[in-house]
This record gives sequence, C-alpha cells and structure tokens, in this order.
Amino acid sequence: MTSAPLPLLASDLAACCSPLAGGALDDATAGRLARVFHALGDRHRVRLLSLIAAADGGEACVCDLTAPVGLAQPTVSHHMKLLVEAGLVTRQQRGKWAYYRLAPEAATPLGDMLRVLLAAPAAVC
Amino acid sequence: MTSAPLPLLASDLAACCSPLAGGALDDATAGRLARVFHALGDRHRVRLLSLIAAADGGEACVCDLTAPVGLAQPTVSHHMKLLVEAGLVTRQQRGKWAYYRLAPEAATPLGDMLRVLLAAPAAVC
DNA sequence: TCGATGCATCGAATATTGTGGATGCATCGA
DNA sequence: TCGATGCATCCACAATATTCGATGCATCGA
Repeated sequence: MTSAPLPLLASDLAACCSPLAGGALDDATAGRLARVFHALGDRHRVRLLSLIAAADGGEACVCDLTAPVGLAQPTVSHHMKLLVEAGLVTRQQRGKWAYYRLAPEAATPLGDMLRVLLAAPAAVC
Repeated sequence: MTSAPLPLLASDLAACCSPLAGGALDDATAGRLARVFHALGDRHRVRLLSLIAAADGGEACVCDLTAPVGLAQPTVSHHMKLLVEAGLVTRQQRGKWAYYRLAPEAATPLGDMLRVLLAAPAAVC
C-alpha cells in the first residue's frame, strides 16, 4: 500500500472504467478495487468500521474505538488512516477530537454491500 | 492467513451471526468478513476473479490465467488457492486440467456486489 | 500560562505476504 | 511404456503490514 488520498468508493472510480479487455477488469481498475478490499482485509479495520456505523450519531473518535478493539491508540490511529485513504471513512477534526464517519459517497455496489453487512450481518447468512 | 477450507460467502457464515455487541460486529464475524476481503485485497487476485467471470463458460484453468496477469504459474496457482480457501472460487479437476469458476453460493450481499463489479465495473462509477 | 487530554507521526521489532525456481505427481497421446 | 503437459507444493528471499512505545503538536479548562 502506498498512499494517494485514494478515491475509491464512488466519484473517483469514475475516472477508471477504462476500456475493458475482453470483458475482464483492466489492471488499473482491479488495482483500485483491490485497494479498498485490502483496507477491509483486516479484522480490526472491519470492526472499527462497524463500530463507527453503530456509534451514536454515526460517528466516533479514536478514544471511543481503542477499548472495543483492544489495540493501542497509535495502532487505531494507523488503521483509521488506512480506512480514510481507502475512501471508506471520512475524518473531521472538531476541536480536540477527530470524528470519523462512514464515507457518504458509498452509493455504489461496494457501499451498498458494506451498509448491509455492517447494519445487518444476519443478512449474510 | 492461516488455513481452514474457509466457508465464507454464504452457508457457513450462518454459523456466525452471534449476538452482536451493541449493534457492532463481533470479533469473530469481523474476522470472517476480513478473510474474504483479504483475499480480494490483491490486484492480481481481483484480476484473476474477473478473468474467470469473463471466461468462456464461466470457467478457466491456470494456463488461461498466467499470461493475462503476467505472473508465473506457481504464483497464479498460489493465488488461486487463496481464492478457493476464501470461498470465492471453486476448483474442479477434470483430467489434466483444473477448472476454476466463481463460487455459486455467492447469494449474499458480498456476492451480489462482486457479480456487479466483475460484470459491469462501469456500475461503480 | 500551565497541566491535561486527544491524536498523529516516527521508529523499530516482528509477523505476513507475494513471488518464482525447482521439483514431484497425475494425466494424456503416441 | 515414455515423453510432454498442466498443476500443486516446497523452499527461500524480498517486500509489506501490523503493532506499540516514545514523542510532538493542538486544544481545552483552570
């Protein structure tokens, strides 16, 4: 994983959708998707995401998250950074606190799925 | 990543859905989801998946995949193993060839999304 | 102005992954 | 029976990720 504020869920993926090679995803598109999936490929990050989704007001600060996931504050901060870079979460600094909430641009298949999974994991069964 | 033929997409996730902690995913469920996402968190694997989806008859053998992704055969074999273990793909040995196809049990939010993404990446825009 | 608090970043140790050459096992056709 | 072919596994190396203590920067309340 490198960097780049990462587009992802919606808007910027628009820049992708280049000519498909025989119906299959081209490498660039695959790479973009993989970056989001990669961000979701850690149980702590999935947990963080769901904690935010379930949080009061749909937002949470790092201090709300460290205890539930059982990780140190710098570690949680690191994971949150990855989620933000993946475009899955937004960060808003309000005074002393940094509030995270699910990215709103998730009006995509991926976003739909996430909302379903995070809101009602029973639907997966 | 450890092992376990991994359940995933549908059926076995049924065993999950344990009592949710305050609306958030419990650790075990998060772990299960993360395992699937992790498998999708590599651009080559996303590519392999889409190549299979787009392949004639919906199935492909390793020999069909090495060239498009530009990886050596052992490497492709390794990635395919991960996809199978994640429950995203099934493997069927027919004579000399091993045929891979998308797992059918993908009648889940995750599966729906994958089908949309792989079939019509334009929908992501 | 000062101490306390919330977070991000840095740095370093450790653990996981991705990768492909070498190899071995089946299967197939001759 | 033999050589060729398709794959998986083994092994080792390089590249990445995860984790957290130490540290620094803001902000807040007194």
